[in-house]
Amino acid sequence: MKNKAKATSFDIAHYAGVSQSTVSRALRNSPLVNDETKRRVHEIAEQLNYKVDKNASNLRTQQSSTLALLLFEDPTTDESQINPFFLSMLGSITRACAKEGYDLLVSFQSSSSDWRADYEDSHRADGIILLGYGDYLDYQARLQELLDQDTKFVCWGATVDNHPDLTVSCDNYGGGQLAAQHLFALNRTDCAFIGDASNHSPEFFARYKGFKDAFEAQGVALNDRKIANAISTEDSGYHATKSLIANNISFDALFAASDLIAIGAIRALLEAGINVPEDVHVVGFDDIPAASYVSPTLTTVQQNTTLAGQMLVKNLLSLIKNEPVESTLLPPSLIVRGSSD
Amino acid sequence: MKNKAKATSFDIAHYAGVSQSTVSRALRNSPLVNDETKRRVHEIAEQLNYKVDKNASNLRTQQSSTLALLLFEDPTTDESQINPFFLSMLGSITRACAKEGYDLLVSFQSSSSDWRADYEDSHRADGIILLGYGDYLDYQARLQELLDQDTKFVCWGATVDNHPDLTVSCDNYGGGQLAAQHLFALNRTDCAFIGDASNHSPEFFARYKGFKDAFEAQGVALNDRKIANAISTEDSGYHATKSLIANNISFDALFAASDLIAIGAIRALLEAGINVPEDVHVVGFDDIPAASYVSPTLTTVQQNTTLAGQMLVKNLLSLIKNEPVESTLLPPSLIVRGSSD
DNA sequence: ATGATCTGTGACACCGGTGTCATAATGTCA
DNA sequence: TGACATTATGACACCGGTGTCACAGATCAT
Repeated sequence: MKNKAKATSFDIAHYAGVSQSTVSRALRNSPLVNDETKRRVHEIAEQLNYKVDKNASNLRTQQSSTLALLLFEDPTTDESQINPFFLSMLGSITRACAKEGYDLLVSFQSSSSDWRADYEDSHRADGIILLGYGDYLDYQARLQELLDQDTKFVCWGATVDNHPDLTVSCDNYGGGQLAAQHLFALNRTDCAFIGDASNHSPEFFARYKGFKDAFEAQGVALNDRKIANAISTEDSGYHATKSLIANNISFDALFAASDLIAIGAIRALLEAGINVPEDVHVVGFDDIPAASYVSPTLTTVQQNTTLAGQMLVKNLLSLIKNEPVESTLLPPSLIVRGSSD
Repeated sequence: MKNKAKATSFDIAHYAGVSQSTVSRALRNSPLVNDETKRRVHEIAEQLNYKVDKNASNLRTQQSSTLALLLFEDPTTDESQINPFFLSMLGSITRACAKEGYDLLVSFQSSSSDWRADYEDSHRADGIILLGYGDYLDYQARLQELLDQDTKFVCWGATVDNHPDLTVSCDNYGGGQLAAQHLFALNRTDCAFIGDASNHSPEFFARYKGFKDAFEAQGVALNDRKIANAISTEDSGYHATKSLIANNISFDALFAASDLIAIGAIRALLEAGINVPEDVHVVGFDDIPAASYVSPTLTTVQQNTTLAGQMLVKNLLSLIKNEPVESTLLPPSLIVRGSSD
């Protein structure tokens, strides 16, 4: 096997004394080929360390056994700091792809300028998974463009207008309710919310809405003044909370739209001499690994990333095969830890 | 643009009234083509939303503008918990690839059974980046196999026997020294080490060695009994530290081979009523995001993941182009935080 | 005017597989 | 034994680009 040049199916054909067509069929276990011939071909392929040339194969079959993952980040986010939640998703998506026999192309769309969704057009991937919080410059417009071009794609979280079936997401509204019910049961009803209560970021808004509605269902109204905006970074959560404190806004519980925000919030609270959980209960969202490392450990609404990754891949593959796809809403679960105990 | 079928270069040729050859050349800005012709071809390509078919192009040119990233994980690691340090590396590698105009295929090699390095053989990728701590079943043997097959690859951390030029790594030894010098300066000389002081995991061993040697250079000998083995997880660090405590082994400083281990160690210490940093100073390694979230915040030896990713990609590309490649050792830096302050 | 060089283009083979069709060899049944 | 189905295989076009070669027409030097 010292040969520099990679072996082709013609080489195998030569050694096996059959035609190249037969080799191709044999390697794909076509029932048309005699078992003995198959065995011989496989054996020689093994010896030559032969691997099917994916480019040739893909070119002919017009499909690539590859999915592309586009990860959007908040433009303000630091280069090296990627939201751990999405990294966790990336892990589960990778695994789900592998399980289905697909490869995964990963691409970070750090700024709207280098948005690149031509993986399908160029036949590099059979479909695209879009991952990211919130909305981006021309987000909906771009998704619409993908729809127009008949590109196969699924989104995490964000719903495409009139095409909810292209979305897999966590039940953010229900998650907000879980957080509220938990705090209500502990008699913490004077709540602050850090995140984004406008409809700017659909996920964050849904979390807030569920939270608010669940409290109202118990006859408790949330005070709008106790809301501070933040994007999903520790730093942003820290500053948002600090500004609440600076404005002398009091509360005995705090619901953060993400764990990173919650962690930043806790830092701000502790710095201000406010104890967690004694003075303020804190609940986050996501359950990133760090949630169980920080102290106090963080109570949070967990998203099942493993399942999410599987569903994204599964739905995308269905879409590619033109099978009917159903909208998927994953149930979150509350993980109670030190910050509310 | 309602056409279902994707446009090909023949379509453009037809509309532009030139041959397909000329289209191909024009689109790649060949100097052989008249400027006016180029303009017309580009314009039509734009209108038809034409994208070069990568499979055809790759097949012909025998290269893929794609790199593959194989991420190894400790087999014991939980599915969803990927070492944040490697995720950070993944981020920087992705960016470095994008900058060089390469795509990135990501694959997790969770168990040795599905080791898959045929991305180059099958022409899916031009080269491979191997990422992971420690050694794996048949690790060296497998790398040797890649070498034999003349596969282009670079490794993070682990050195391939007789081929250090294929490695990019952090100066783990120097990092260990930094940690030791820091603790020595604070007069903390009764140190424990949590990690792996055997040569099982080369990186961890180098960190330990540098740490030990730096202390010995100051005339301080480390006590071998104050070493506990751990793999790079929070849990493992927690248990290793707990066992030291259970054996009544005392120390006034602790150096952990990774941040996850350090975070687990701090948890064990605090649980045992040992204060950090008052009773025990703790220093980690990596500087994962969580290092600045935990409390006390973690002093650690930082690895520059951005640079690391760039170097891995750069060296691999050089290798692919058969250019000479130099071994790369990246300087770590000490980040002093609350756990040793 | 004549050969030499340059410019822009088209024809065509080729990359390494896959799918279709034709066909030889063998078996089946009336 | 002839008509027909079945099995196993080869020949060949094809996927959509890229690279090589040939060549027409314009430009230039002698």
